[in-house]
Amino acid sequence: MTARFPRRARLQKPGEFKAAFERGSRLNEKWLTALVVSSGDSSESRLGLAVPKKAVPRAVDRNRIKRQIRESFRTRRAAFPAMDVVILARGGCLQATPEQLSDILDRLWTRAAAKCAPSASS
RNA sequence: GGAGCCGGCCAGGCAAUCGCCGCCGCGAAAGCGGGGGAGGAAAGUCCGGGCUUCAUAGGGCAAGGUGCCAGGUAACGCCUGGGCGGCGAGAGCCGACGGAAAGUGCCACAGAGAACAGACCGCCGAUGGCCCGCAAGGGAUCAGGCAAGGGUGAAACGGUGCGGUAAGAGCGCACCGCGGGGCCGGCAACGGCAACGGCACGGUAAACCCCACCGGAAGCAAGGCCAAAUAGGGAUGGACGUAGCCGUAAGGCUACAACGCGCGGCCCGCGCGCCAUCCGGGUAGGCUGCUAAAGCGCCGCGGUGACGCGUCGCGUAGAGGAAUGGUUGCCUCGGCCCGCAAGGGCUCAGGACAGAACCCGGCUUAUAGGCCGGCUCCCACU
Repeated sequence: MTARFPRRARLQKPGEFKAAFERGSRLNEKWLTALVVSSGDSSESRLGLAVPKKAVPRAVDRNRIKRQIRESFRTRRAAFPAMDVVILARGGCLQATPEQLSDILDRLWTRAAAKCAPSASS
C-alpha cells in the first residue's frame, strides 16, 4: 500500500466535493488552494481535483496539471491522516515549472496534515 | 546540382521500475497473472448522415440553404472527371461560375452627358445668310452639322485599319467582337464550322427577385430499464372511543366522555385519527445506450478517376469529479562549443500542434523535424 492510488482514494460524488467547499479549511499557496476536511466515513486520505476551464483553458494543460497533482499525492499519501483534500487550481498555474508545483504541493500536504492530525489522533 | 509544383506517409525509439482505466482468468476478499489503452487533426463545431425521443392523414407555402455540367456516395456545402474564365515560362494553381429579353431598385464622386444619354474644350461650316472681290475665289462664324480627338469616370451606346466626307458617323469594306438561326461533335456544361444581320441588348442578383434542387424539431445531460430511505397519493383488508403512562412484545394501567383536524359563520351531523398488504408516480443511486463500425488491410476484377464488386485476413480505448502517466538509463534528432575537415565534446525545463466523452463521412484551422513517389524549369557534364 506504499504508493498506490486506487479509486477509493478519490472524491467521486458531488456531495463530497460540496462538503469540502462548504466546510473545508482553505489553505492558500501561490497558484493552488487546498480545501481540507477530516474525512468522515473513510479511514484513508482522499483527493479531489478542481481545475476550472477558466484558469486553464486548454484540455491538454488541464490533464497535465491534474496528473502532476495526483502523482504528488500518490507518492506521499501513505503518511497522511484520514482527510479529504480538494486541490483547486487558480489562474496562472500554467507558468509553474514541475519543480515549483511539486514544492508548493509539498507545503500544502504538510499544512493539511497538520490541520487534521489532532482530530484524527483523538 | 539549384529553384519549384503535386500526391502520400511518419509523428522520436528501446529497456527497467512505480502507478492509473477497462477486459479475461484465478481468488471469499485483499490481491495476483495475462492482454489492451488517444489523434492526424481526438480541436473548431461549419456541413452531411446513422441512432433516439417528440411532432406529423396527404399535400402545399414560408424561413433557411445549395447553385456551370456529368458522375461517385448513406448523404453532403464533400470528392472525381469534364467545361468556361483568370494567373503562371512551366509542372500547376485559383474561381458563390444559374438567370439582367419577368418585374422593381441602385449606379456616389467626377463629368457636358450614366440608359430609349450627352456637347465643356474641340472639328466642320458642303448648304442658306454675312463681309471682301468685276469675277474666279477668299474670310470670319450666325443658322446649322459632327462625335473622330482631348478631358471625367469602375463603366461613355462595339474595337482596329482602310475607304469615304465639309467635318464626321457601320455610311461602306476587311479582320476581331456581338446576335439570333442552321449544321457538326458531345449524355450535358460547352465547343467547332460556314453563311447571314450593320449592332439592336451598359453594370449590379455576397440588392430585392425569378428558376432548379434540398428542406419537421431537438439532441447520448437523446432515450430505455431497475429502484433504497423519507414524505405524500391510490386500493384492499383488519382493528377500533380518544389521550397519556408502563412493557422488547402480546398486552396492561390511569384519566376523560371528553379531544384534535377537515367540511361549515355556529350547532347537529358526517369523515379522518391505528395497523398490515398491494399498486402506480418518483428522488438519491445503479444498470444500459457504449462501441463490430456506411470498419481496416492485402490481392484480384471493372472504371480515365472518385469509387464499386469479390476472396482472404484482422477485429482496434470505452472513462464517467473523468484512465492512457511519473522517474531513471541508453540511443536518435535538434541546439550550443571545439576543429580547415573527418570528427569530438556539453547533457539542456530542448522534442511540433495538441488529449477521446454516442458513432461515422467531410470541410476548416494548428503543426518541430523528417521520409517516399511523380512532375516542371534552369545550369553543368557525357
